Amino acid sequence: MQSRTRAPRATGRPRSAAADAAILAATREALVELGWSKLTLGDVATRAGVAKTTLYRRWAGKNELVVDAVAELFDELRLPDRGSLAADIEGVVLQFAAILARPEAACGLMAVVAESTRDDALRARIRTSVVEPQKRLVLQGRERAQQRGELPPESDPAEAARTVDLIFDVVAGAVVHRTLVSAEAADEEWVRGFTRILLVGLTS
Amino acid sequence: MQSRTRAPRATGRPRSAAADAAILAATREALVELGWSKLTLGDVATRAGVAKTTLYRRWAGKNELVVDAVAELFDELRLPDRGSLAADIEGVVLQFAAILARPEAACGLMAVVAESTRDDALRARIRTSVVEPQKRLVLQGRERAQQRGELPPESDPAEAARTVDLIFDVVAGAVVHRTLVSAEAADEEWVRGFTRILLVGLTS
Amino acid sequence: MQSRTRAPRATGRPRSAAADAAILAATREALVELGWSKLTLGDVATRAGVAKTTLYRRWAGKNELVVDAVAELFDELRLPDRGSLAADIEGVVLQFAAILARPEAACGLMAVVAESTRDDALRARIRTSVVEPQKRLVLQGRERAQQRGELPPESDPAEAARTVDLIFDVVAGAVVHRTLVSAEAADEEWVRGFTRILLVGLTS
Amino acid sequence: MQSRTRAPRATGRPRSAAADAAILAATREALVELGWSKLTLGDVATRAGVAKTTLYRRWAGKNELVVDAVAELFDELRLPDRGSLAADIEGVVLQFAAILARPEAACGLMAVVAESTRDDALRARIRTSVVEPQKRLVLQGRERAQQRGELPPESDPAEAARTVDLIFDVVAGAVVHRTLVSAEAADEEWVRGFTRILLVGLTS
DNA sequence: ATATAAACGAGACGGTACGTCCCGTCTTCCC
DNA sequence: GGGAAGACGGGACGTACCGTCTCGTTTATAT
Repeated sequence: MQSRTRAPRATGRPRSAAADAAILAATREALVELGWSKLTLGDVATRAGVAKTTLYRRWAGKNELVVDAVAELFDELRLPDRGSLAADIEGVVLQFAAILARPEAACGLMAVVAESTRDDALRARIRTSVVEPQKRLVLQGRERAQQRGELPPESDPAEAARTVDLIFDVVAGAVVHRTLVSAEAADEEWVRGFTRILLVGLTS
Repeated sequence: MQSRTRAPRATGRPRSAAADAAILAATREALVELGWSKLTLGDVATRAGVAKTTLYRRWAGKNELVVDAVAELFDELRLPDRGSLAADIEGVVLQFAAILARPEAACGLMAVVAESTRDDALRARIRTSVVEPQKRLVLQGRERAQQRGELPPESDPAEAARTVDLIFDVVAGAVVHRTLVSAEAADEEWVRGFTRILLVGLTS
Repeated sequence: MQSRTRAPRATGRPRSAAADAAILAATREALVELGWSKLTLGDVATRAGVAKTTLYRRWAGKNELVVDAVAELFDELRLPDRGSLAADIEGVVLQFAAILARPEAACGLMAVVAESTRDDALRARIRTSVVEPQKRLVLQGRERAQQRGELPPESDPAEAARTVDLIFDVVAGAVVHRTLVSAEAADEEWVRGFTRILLVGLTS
Repeated sequence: MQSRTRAPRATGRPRSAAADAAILAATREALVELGWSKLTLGDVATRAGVAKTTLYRRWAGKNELVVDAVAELFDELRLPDRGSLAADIEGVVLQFAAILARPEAACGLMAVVAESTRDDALRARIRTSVVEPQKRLVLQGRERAQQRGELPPESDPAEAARTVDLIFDVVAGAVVHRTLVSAEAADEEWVRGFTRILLVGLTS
C-alpha cells in the first residue's frame, strides 16, 4: 500500500516501524475530527506521539500522507460469495458504500482526488495505491460468474479489459456521487435498483 | 446562482455590479493557474482589481466563492435534439465531459465537494447552485423520449423521481470517475459504450 | 535612534506607534531573562502582545531589533559638570559602567558586536545608532575643559578628531573589558585609577 | 588548553587524538566561512570527517568548542625584545591586533564573550583558557623594563597586581574596540599614539 | 587468538525556532 | 456609506539544527 520503497540502509539507526502505523492511524483520526482542510501535519504528528520531522522524513506532504492513510481503508473490501452475480455485486457495493460512509474515507478520498486534478504524480499514486488494487473485485466477480455460467467467457481480451474499467467507473462513480453529492445513503434498496440496471446493461 | 440576497440600500454608494463578475472571472482564472489549494483570496482580489474587503463583503470564504464561480460553468449545458434518446444522452454526456475537462471546473468542483463532506451548508449550496438545476436535463430527456414513444409515460411519480436521481448519480458519477480518477478522456467511444449499458438497463 | 525611516504612506492603515515601543521594551525584558542566544522573536512578540508578523514587518531580524533596543539605553548618558575634567570623566565613565552592568545592555551589545564581525551593514547600524551619538560626550568634555583652561584649544583639527576616536576606543574598550571579560566591577576606585592614567597621558 | 580531563581507561578503544585537532581546525575554518551564528556542530563534524556523536563526546556544546578553538590562536603571542618598553609594548599590541584581524579570532572571541555574559562557567573557562595566560606578557614586559631601569621595582605587590589587570583591560579593550566597533585597523600609527598615552600615564 | 569494551560512522529520533504565507479583521483616507 | 490600501493578531507551513538515541563496525587491550 505504501509505495515508499527504501533500500534497507546498511548503516545508521533504522526507521521505527511503529511510527508509520501510528502516523497513519493518527491521520485517519484527525480526518474524522477535523476534516481535510483543518487537518495539520503538526497535529497529526502530535497525535501520533511523533516529531513533525519524523513525519516529513517519510511523506512529502499532506496529500501523500492521506492517500496512504485512506488506501488502507479500502483493502478490507472482499467479494462475498452469495450465490449469484447480482447478489455478489450488491454485497460488494454495499461494502464500498459502508466504507464511503466513514468520514475519514469520504473526506480524505475526495480531497486527494481534488488535489490530483492539478498533480499528475498524486493521481498516479492514488490509482496505484487505492484504485487499481480494487479492480481485482471486478475480475473475481466476472470469473466466478463465468464458472457459474452466468456470463460467457470473454472472447476479446482488450474489449474485456475496457469493460472492467467501464464497470469500475460506473460503480465507483455512482456510489460516490450518491453518497457525497446527493448526500443520500446508498442503502439496500438503492443498491438493488442500481445493480439491476447495471446487470441488465451488461448481460444483454 | 448567487444566494446572497441583499436588500437594496437607500443610502450610500451602491455596490459595483461589475465587481461581482470580475471576481468570479478572476476566481476561475486563478483556479486554472493555481488550483484550489494554492488559490488565495488576496490573489483573487488583486486579479479582479478589487480590495480584499470588497471580496469578503460579498462571499463568506473560499468555498462559497468557488461554488459560485464553478456553478456558472454548468449553466451552459443544453439537451440537444439529436433524434433519439440514445443520441440525446450521448450529446449531453459529451457536453458534461467537455466541461469537466476544463481544469477550473474539475478542480473547483471536486474541491468544494471534498469540503462539503464536513460542511452541510456547503453541500446544500452545491446542490442548490450546481447539481439540482441540471436535473432538468434528465427530465427534458425523458419527456422528449416519451413524446417520441421511446419511453412509456411513468405510472408511479415517486418511482419516477427516484429513477431521475439514480440516473443522475450514475451519469455524473461515471463521467467524473472516468475523467478525474481513471484519468482517461470520456470520449465518443466511451460515451457510446456507457450510454448503451445505461439505456438497456433503463428500458428493459 | 531608529533608522527605519518610512515615508508616511498616503493610504492604508498606519503602523501602530505603540507597537514599536512595546516591542523594544519586550526585547530588553527578554534579554534580561533569557540572554541573547535564548531570545526568540516569537517570544518577544508574545511579550509585546503583538503578532510575529508585526515584528518582522518592522525589523529584519534579531540583530537589528536588539541594536535598536540597546541603543535606547545609552541615550541616557549625560556629561555631568563636576568642576574639573578629571571629575567629569570619572562621572561619565561611572554612568557608562552602570549601564553596562545591566544585563540587557551587556549581553545585547556584545552579541550584536559579535554578529557585526561578519556583517558590515550591522556594524554600520551599530555605529550610527549606538556608538557615534555618544562621541558627543567626549566633544563636550573637551570643550568644557578648554573653557576652564584645563586643555589648550586644539591646533590641528584632524589630529583633534583622531584623538577623540582614540579616547573613545580606550574608554569604551577598557570599561567593557573590565566589566565583561575580567568580570570585575568598574567601581569608583578602578575608575579613579583609570582616569588618572588617561588624563596624564592626554595632557602631558 | 582543553580542560576535559578523562581518566585513562584500562580497556576499550582509545579516543583518536587526531580527531581533536581535526575538530578544532574545522571549527576555525567554519568560523571564517560562516561566522558564529551560522556555524553548526553538524557542519563542523562533517568538515572534520567525524561523526556528530564523536564531537559531543568531547565538548559540551558550541561555546566550549569555540573557546578551545580560539584559545589556540592567542598562544602564539610573544613579547618581542625591541630594546625599550615602548617598543616592546608596540610590538605585542601589533601582534594582538594582527590576531584580532583574523575573522575566526574576532567573531569566535566576541561570540563567546557575549555568551559568557549569561554563563559564569563559560566566562571562567574563557578567562582560564584565553585571558589569564596572556597576562604573562604584561608581567614579562614589566620585569624586562625593570631590568633595563625603565621602571622602578614595585613596592606594593597588591597595587602591582591591580596595575597589571588595569593595563590588560586598557590594552585589550582598546584594541578590540578600535578593531571591532570602530572598525578601523589598529595600525602602526594608531598603536604609537595609544602606547604613548598609556606609557606616559603609567610612568608619571 | 579471542573475548571485552569503548570509540566510531551513520542516521533516525523528539523537539524548538525559524521566517514566510495567508487568513479574516481592523483602521485609515478618499470618493 | 462604498472602496482601495495596508497594518493587525493569529495559525500553519516546511526547514534547519539541536542534542540524544540506536544501530552495526572498528580497534585496542586483557585474558
